[in-house]
Amino acid sequence: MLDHGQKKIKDLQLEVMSNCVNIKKKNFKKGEYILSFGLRQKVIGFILSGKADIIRITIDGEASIIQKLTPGSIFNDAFSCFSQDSVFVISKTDTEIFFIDYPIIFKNCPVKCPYHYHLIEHLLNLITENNIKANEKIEILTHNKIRDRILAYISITIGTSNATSITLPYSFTELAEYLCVDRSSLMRELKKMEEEKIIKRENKTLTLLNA
Amino acid sequence: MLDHGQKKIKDLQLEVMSNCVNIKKKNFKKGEYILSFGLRQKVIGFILSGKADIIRITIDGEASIIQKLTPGSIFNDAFSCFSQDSVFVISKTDTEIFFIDYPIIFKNCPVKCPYHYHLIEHLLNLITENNIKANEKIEILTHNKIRDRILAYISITIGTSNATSITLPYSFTELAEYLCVDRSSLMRELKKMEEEKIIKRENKTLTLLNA
DNA sequence: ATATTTTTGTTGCAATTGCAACAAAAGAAA
DNA sequence: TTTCTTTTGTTGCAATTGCAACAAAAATAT
Repeated sequence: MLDHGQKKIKDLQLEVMSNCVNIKKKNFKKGEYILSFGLRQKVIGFILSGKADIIRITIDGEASIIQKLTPGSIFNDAFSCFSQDSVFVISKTDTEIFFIDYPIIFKNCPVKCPYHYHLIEHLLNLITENNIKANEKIEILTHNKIRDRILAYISITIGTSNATSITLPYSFTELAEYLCVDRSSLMRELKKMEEEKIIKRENKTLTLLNA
Repeated sequence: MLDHGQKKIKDLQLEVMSNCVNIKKKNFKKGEYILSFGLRQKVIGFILSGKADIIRITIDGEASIIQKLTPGSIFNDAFSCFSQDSVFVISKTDTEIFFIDYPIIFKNCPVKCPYHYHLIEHLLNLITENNIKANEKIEILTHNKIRDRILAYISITIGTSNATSITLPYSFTELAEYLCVDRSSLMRELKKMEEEKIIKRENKTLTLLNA
């Protein structure tokens, strides 16, 4: 996996670039409303520190987390497709965010700063990473049986490594949400799969048997 | 929707740029194998003319189309997440494709050609477009009921316009594939929805009633 | 015009899942 | 420790869906 953590952000010298790219830094307090989508604003948000969630609120008032944002994450209107629902960004902790004017990035850099191309490369990497995550989720959701979704989830998490087990970074409740299935049905299926000796379960570790 | 058709491709003057970016043009005949994913090759493919499909072949030998590529489309390893399956690009017609070396794009342009930034901007637009499409699909697949998937599909297709009906660009068989549901179940649900006066169906046109 | 392929339409039945409801266990807060 | 909250575990039942199998209609090819 690519790493775009806090260190690289400093490398970008975003602040230094503010004379060639339109960058604004804003601070938000916990629970504050950051942005709403759907207007196709030509702005990219860039989390410098803190945590935020992209959440969707359906017409019947239910909220679901689309993506969790941590330092290094970016967000933009690529999520605005959630047509009839509303998509917002809400800070979960105190948060520092850069807003970068999208179209200006590609203008020839007037001061020929060495960071300009780095910024672009970095943005492209982040977007590509988002893309990969989106395709992973699609891969999981194209399966309509819970068992298949679990297996897809495991093998995606394992990835190219030759491990045979994964450890959930969150609760089964949250796994159910990610897989878009009912939690109790997920537990039932996990139990079945263990009985059929397809997987082994210890705490939050799932091991693929006879793989 | 953004438009990145044949005209813009010429604007890019990709051929002119081959002295600053590593571009190779290749021709493929109908049915030919173009590329396989999973190697995280740092290459972007760019369809100049013709049609191709990104297809996935599951371990049990079934093939499914991930994305249809037309002139202006790009493809890269963002699809390589399909971990245990194989992903290929196959030409459906005679096809001209540019392969652009990914990392080199971001190096400072040695000849300061005016097209370099245009290329980057264009690529970013295309990737963003892919991203939007992916999120649309996720939005549909997060619903587990066929009815909800149909309604999500309709409202996404309608988008921001204030139309109340859509016309399918393909068969119901293909719609079922896109929605990841059984075709006969889709037909059954459409019939139900018509009986309950939620939609109206005429040929391939679906109209949302009392919306 | 005729033959062939693809799409549409329909249905019974079995399998899978979501839902509701509850209790136990684990973790966090007071 | 004690209390409160979240997570895990379980089950019956109803609803939804996939599957299989078939016939009619439409589209395409010969």
